[in-house]
Amino acid sequence: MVDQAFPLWFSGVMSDDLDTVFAALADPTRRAILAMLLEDDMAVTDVAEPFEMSLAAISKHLTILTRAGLISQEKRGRVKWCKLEPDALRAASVWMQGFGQFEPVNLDAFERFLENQLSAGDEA
Amino acid sequence: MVDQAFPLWFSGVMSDDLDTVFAALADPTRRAILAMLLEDDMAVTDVAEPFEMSLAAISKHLTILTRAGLISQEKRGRVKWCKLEPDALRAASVWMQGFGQFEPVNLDAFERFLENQLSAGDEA
DNA sequence: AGCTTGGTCAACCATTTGGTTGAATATGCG
DNA sequence: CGCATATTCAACCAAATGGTTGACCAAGCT
Repeated sequence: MVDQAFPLWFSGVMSDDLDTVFAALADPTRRAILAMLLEDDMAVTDVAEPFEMSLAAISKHLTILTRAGLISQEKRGRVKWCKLEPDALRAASVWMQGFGQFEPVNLDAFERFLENQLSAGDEA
Repeated sequence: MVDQAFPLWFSGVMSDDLDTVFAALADPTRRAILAMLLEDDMAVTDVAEPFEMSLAAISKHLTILTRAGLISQEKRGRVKWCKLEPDALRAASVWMQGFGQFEPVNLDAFERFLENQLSAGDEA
């Protein structure tokens, strides 16, 4: 799939893995699910509860997150537990570090970013 | 758009900005373009040259990257120059840091990641 | 002015995405 | 066994995505 005619860095940039990870992250529902799982592992039904959306829709989102490697699902009894799996996220994050020679992660910048998001939301 | 009934962190997670940034990153052509721009600013035609795809298609990809804030475009004379704009990327990267309590970015990990991508490509 | 080059616009097309509903498949409980 | 709970499957739908082509506009060259 990756042709030798391309320069080396293409192998990293073109990878399907990044496709699925970034595509998974591009949906706000899925990001919200990840954030929920950050606090604790959850059953599918509990994940679905805060959303105004069918259980089936959430189930689909969860398989997308699973295929991206962002979460794992383990069936125990009749409930399927969802668990955050930060490795894929870390891989994508690390890929991003290749750009812009980012200075080591700055938590202040994160807070400023969140504030911007917040005020941007107020304007609308 | 973001409802006050949601907990605070939703404002960050649900933001449209992240939607467009991650969606932009989910396409391998666009990631390749970013990687090219990492080396130098380029005119639209030159960006398009290595791809087996119409100029119009590349032009669309560039507007998507621009709307995501990942690049900027400035028209000088009759050529439009594309320039990497790492702030949006940084914002997304910083968002990711919220997950998994990532250890400070590890360049060795990046190299290992690239090697994995490489060998994965060979297998296929 | 007239040609060429750089880039976008508009219309179109196939495929994917994100959602729905209703039926189906476990698994546990009394 | 018979019922309720947890989750997925299948079919369907509207809208978005990623590409094409051909016409179009803008800027420089002779």
